[in-house]
Amino acid sequence: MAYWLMKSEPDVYPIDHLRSQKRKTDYWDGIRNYQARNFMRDQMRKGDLAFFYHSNCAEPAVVGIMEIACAAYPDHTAFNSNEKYFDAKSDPDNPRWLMVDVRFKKKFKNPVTLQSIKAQKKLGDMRLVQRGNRLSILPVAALEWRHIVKMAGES
DNA sequence: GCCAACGTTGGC
DNA sequence: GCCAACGTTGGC
Repeated sequence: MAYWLMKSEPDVYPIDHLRSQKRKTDYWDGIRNYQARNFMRDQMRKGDLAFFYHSNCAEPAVVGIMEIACAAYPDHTAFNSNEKYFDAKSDPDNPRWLMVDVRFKKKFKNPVTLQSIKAQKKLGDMRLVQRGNRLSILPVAALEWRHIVKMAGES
């Protein structure tokens, strides 16, 4: 089983929105970056766990945990010109973009801020705090996962 | 709002 | 295939 970090802007889709969904499950659309897509396509599996990360906001932070609810499948929002992430080049017969379903697991009482992550020397190797950290889906090492869960006080 | 660090596009 | 121009991300 693998661990991930997935970014979402709280102004667009906060963790509470995922929790409020039917069966606390929703599709994770709008990934329009090949590297992130390849992570989903090649490495992400049903049952993997992912941090829900609030990005591009006043206090960027890991705010909770979700579970990957199914393997990657075509992102249908790419086919709809009314959608924000419409991509005319994604052919329904040969979809360019993929998405997965995610299920809410837990919201941290104490979010683990980017600031506090940066302050942890042990987490200095995390992709989140290194260059090339703009990917909206990042792999997380098991040690890093446990460290952050502990920082959240969730053991 | 600024800007660094990318990724993508398209002319050549 | 190169690379300049442009667009996006996301912390600050």
